[in-house]
Amino acid sequence: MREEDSNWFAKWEEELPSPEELIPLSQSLVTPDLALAFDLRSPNQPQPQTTPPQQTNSSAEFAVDSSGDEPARTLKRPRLVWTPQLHKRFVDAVAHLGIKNAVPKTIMQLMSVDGLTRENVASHLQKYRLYLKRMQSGGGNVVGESDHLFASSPVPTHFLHPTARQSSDHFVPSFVPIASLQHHQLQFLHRQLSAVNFASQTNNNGKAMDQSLFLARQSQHQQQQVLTRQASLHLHSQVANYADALEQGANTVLTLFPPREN
DNA sequence: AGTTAAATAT
DNA sequence: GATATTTAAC
Repeated sequence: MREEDSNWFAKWEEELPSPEELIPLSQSLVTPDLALAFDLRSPNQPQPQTTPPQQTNSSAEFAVDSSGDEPARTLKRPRLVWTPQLHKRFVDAVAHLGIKNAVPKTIMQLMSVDGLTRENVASHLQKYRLYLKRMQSGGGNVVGESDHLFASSPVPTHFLHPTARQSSDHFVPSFVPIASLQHHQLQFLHRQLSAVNFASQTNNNGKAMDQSLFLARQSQHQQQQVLTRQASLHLHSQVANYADALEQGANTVLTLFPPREN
């Protein structure tokens, strides 16, 4: 491989962890109550030290499904609370998709937050758009007290520029040599990998780490290949489910590219 | 599925 | 009463 290729990757790999920063980015929306109720984690496993997105659910109700399948669907989900952390993730996702082609489903996938629904994102997106609108007109200092959440994470400049190019910078087009991705794009992938590392540490402390590192190395060998948009989503998706796979003892290997559909 | 508007909950 | 989030309607 060429020098510059190994360069960006080296940087990428070095900048990795920083657990403090990762903690708030990962983890699920499954409330402690629910996790406990459905035995989603080891009984003696203490509560995760992370700050899970808060949810208001004083009266945890359960729609008892006798068939016992997918509680997630029959359960009355607690009212979602958009914490600054969650919102930041949201903004990041939108930024990387490009404001114009950022739609609920895609945003949701990119955020890869367990328990987060498309409706949740759609709703938030609607509100966020209103905020942006109100922001382009109102100079920028007429912020209502209700905008605290939105103000918590800076609005990427290009969000306010419907006229200028935006897709080129933040939209990962089809067939982009992975080695030619922009810094922020690599950074994003990097974060995803970091999230995996973190998840591995908290869940299956140990052999999990090896696999996530494997992904990193593997991608190094695949620099020459191209990263399709679909592949990108696939990667995010895999990363999202990685921790779960580990818990189920699956000897899963993450792949950078989705399996061929024949 | 995405948007918008009405309904609820906090 | 206002606002944040959900639900219904298109």
